[in-house]
Amino acid sequence: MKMSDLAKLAGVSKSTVSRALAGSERVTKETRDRIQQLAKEHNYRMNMRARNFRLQNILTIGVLLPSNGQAEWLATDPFVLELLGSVADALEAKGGHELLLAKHSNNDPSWILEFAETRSVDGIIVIGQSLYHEELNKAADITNTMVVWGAQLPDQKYVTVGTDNYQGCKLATEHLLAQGRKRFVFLGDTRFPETQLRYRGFQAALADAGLTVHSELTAYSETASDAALNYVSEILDRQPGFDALVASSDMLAFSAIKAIHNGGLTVPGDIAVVGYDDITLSEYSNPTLTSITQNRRAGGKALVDTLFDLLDNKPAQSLFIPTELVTRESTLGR
Amino acid sequence: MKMSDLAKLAGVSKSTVSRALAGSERVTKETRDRIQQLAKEHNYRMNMRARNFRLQNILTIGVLLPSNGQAEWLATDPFVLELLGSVADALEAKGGHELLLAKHSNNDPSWILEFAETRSVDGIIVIGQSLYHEELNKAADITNTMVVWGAQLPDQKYVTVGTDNYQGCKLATEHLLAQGRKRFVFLGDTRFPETQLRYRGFQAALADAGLTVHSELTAYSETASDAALNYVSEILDRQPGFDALVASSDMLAFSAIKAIHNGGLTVPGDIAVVGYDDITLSEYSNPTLTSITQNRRAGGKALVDTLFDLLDNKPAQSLFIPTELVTRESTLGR
DNA sequence: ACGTAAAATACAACCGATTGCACAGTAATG
DNA sequence: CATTACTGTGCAATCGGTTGTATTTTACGT
Repeated sequence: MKMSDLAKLAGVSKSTVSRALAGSERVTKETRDRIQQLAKEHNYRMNMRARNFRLQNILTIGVLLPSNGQAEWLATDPFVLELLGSVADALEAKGGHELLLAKHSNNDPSWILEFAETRSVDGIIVIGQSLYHEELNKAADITNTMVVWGAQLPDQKYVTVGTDNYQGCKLATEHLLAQGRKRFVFLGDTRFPETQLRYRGFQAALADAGLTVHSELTAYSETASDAALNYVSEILDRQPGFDALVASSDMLAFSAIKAIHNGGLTVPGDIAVVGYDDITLSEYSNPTLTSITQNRRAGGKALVDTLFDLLDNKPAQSLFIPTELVTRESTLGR
Repeated sequence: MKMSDLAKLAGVSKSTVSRALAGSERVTKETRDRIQQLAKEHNYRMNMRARNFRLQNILTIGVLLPSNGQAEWLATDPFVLELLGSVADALEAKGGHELLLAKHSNNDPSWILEFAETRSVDGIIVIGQSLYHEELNKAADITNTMVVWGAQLPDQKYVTVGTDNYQGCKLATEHLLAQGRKRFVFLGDTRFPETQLRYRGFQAALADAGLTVHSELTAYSETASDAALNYVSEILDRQPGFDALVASSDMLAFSAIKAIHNGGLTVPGDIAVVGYDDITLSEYSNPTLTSITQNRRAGGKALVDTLFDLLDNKPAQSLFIPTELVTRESTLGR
């Protein structure tokens, strides 16, 4: 059932039908009502793809989920997924745009460029800068309507939204210092820009307090994994005596806590732990996890708002989402 | 830069360009190569929307994330989100189709119908049956290319993929029985079809053992929440003495464990706990959580495979993804 | 050199809507 | 009653591709 069929039924031309359905004043109220009525009766639904094609509007936002530097990944990072949910919410609230979700399971970053080149979307939101700074810069040359969740880097050509990783982790570390902790370990993969900044904030807090890094661990992933668990177990054996662990994500923090328990130590009795992200579960885990909140609702909204500014040709700058330290059991007194 | 521009540049008609780019034999190899070369030089990218419009192909799958019966929800259920990631993976592996993600923050189920009516997608995957059985049946009248993750219901007109909730929860309960537990509590909202079946499996296992339900708790949500926590605290006060808790999801199980700890009891010493879903975190939480695996990778693949069967007009039946009991600390001996 | 078959390319309709402009019908005006 | 102004519809072009058919070009045999 297309517009011309409806026109035949109504005994008018399809231009009249088009105008009638659009509620144009150029067609008599009677004809208009009659046609609208007829459309309802025959359950006519306009072909929106034809309409959008004619009107040259896309009305679609591409959301990209880069892999976390892992080959053949399955999206499991709760923070990323919750942020995705929040972006979907914000987009829905904005209205009128659909969300095209794209992810890639292999580790070849060129798909970001390819996506930017070949897909017809009004704009792109990349959830997670990951290791793809270079590719993102190239993509920014092709499209200027792209917003990335991640860290602000000196030479970036794209717009980012994210928390102030440096200050956030500094805050988390200072919280542990205020508890009287002295021997610090950092857990995270500093190849990731966000983690790199968190590490710097960690170092800065220690430097301010006249302390140095006791040890650092690199888990080649930012999510929970046996690798992370093993790293922590190893450092417990090799270099015991640390009393504070700063993890670059909650999932890593959970892995660390498990390793610590496996080693027969307690959290926070022997070792206090802070995470980053404040995923939903951190409030319900045991021990509950002190963490730096990355407000997902605000984050999703900011990503979408910033993208829409770009779509409207308004100037848009990279920005920080406010962070907050949420204190829970894992860092309370011994 | 459109095809007719390229045709002008090449000094041929656009039909020739079209055929040349498609690699048709009807155009000389020389002309073909020349045009392809020219296209590359001028960085010509075909307008895929125009092409797909002409060819009448959609190449898009709609993925719906219904709210969990909660008003103004933010997608935070790790299992749902991980399943979404897995669907995205499976769809990408299949190739050729894009993923249109839709969710709705208010609790009005009619958007499912509206989506089915107005969006041009080849097929629909609904992640989570939730309370929308009626709406889904109506949607199934409109489109027969729809697959839903959830429970199999007697009068359903749509195809489902999911675990055998009855058997799964029966298995979990039997595991606790084998540990010698006697006084059982079930935690979950039995209005949800999946939870209802899990509850029945729970009851059946107890009946087989000659026991009855000690108490049941309804948290009006299937994810972690203060409500769930309070329910468990309440039952600990009002009706102490139970030694086993079966939760209809891992997130509820985590809430329960927190409440139990708050009440000064231990898991599994005083109360053993099993969950359902086996989300990633269950392996890294403390205590690690015994759970029924709902294999997300298999689930996403089955959803996509089943949908593609429907798209190919092959018969497709509702099916079960195999479950497995993963035993961890939370149910080991006292 | 010419006719003809085969090969290469061009023309034009089409997908399903929108919209500028032409045209017909009616009412108002002189 | 004829002319003008205005109102309501219809025609046809358009968005950017694809493809059946017509047309031109080439190659070849006589």
